[in-house]
Amino acid sequence: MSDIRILLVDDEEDILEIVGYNLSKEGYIVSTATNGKDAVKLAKSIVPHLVILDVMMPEMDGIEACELMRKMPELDNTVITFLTARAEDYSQLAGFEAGADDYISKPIKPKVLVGKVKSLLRRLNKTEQLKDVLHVGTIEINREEYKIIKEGVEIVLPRKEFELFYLLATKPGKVFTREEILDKVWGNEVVVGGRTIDVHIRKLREKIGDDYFKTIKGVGYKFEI
Amino acid sequence: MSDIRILLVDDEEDILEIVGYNLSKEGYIVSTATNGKDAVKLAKSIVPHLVILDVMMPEMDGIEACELMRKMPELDNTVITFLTARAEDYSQLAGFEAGADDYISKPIKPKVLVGKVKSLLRRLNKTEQLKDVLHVGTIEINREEYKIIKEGVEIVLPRKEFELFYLLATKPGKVFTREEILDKVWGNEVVVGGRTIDVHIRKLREKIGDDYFKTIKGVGYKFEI
DNA sequence: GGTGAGTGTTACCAAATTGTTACGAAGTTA
DNA sequence: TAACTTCGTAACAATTTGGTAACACTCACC
Repeated sequence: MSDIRILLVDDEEDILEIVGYNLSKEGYIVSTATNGKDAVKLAKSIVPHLVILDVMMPEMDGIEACELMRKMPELDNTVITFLTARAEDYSQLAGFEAGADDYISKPIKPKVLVGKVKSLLRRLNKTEQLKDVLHVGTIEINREEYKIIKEGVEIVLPRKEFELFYLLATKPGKVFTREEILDKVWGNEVVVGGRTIDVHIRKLREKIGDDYFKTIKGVGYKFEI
Repeated sequence: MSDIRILLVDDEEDILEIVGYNLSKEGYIVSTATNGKDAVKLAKSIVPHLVILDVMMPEMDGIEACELMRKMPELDNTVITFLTARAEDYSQLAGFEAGADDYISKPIKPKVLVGKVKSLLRRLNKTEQLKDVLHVGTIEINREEYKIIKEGVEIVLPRKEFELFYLLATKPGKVFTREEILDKVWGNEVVVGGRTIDVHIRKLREKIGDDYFKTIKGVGYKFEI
């Protein structure tokens, strides 16, 4: 995962700590500020993906901070959400007016918050979903970026390995004969030794996991989830 | 305000009425439908800026309607948002899968809804205005002035370097092949030596930072935040 | 339990690809 | 024109990759 930055702003240290802890645990990079003024400064330098902003704060309140941030062009792609005391609060309205994208109501339940954050970030990333990525089980294969992500971990593969993996993964379960593999990955005119495919399969097993690649003796290989 | 069209879809007349009223009051042009089928048809003809879609409906549910609309090229710039019964509902997930941009949870509070709608539309307008400034992470790329600003520090790049950087930065993560790069930066008829691209990449790495530019051997280069 | 075809593994090397540096021609600016 | 830049190139260094040889292993079958 390309690291996602979250700016958390609240004047209560307790809240910063507990919310910050829960978000960090999820792998997000969390920065904190205790007032709007600092928050705006910090936002400018770190350009967070998400800002969680308390409404009531000393120095500069959340509403004003939000308005300022919305004027910063570098934060065009940043989602801003408020923390409001009650769901029915007027601050919600003012928040939307100021350019907020959402609100989270106190009291904060960590699990709900994390869920909400994920949901908001999903929205942010949605525009990137139009790429040619292939999902098989917990593995994401991104041809455009020439990388695969397995359970959140990025794995880079050299060209031949990638092509071989890609071929097998396009049809999980299907057995590809050695002939087919040579044809698709190496090109049918190229002549390579008898152990070449095996060696590449081995490298994939090493990098991605033994269990995914099954040998069908006398026939070929297949990829299984 | 250039008239903004909103398509409101729900099988409950009450909701159509109250929400429709509140949106109209704000100056939006509101059309309504009571099932997914009609909604899709209507969307095709009026091309709304925003669609508010109930999940549960007769004839065709919101998810399916959303999927269909997402396939319509004329609705590329349309924001689709769902109405879901509970904030934590599963339908949220299905909704995002189907291509929704957001969700609004019931029960609906008119003022909150209006705020949310404004927020969504603000986002729409922002992406539509094409600027000469591109933001990727903490880097601002100013095409007009042939310079970039990284964490507040201005870096001027010569033309070729800038063009190369700009190309890579327009799609962070995407691997550009040497061919593509030559084509886009040098023009496909120009013939340059084999090390030219590497040398330029090196200069970029020197000026902007090593880590941003990744080599995929045998494939090409990519820019990563 | 021996046998052999088909695979697995390892270490190693050659080729392919990219990185780096310095330099000069061409273009720009003062 | 002098003083800089920019840009491509050559030449060489460094790195990575893909492929192979050589040998170990497996498993069905006799």
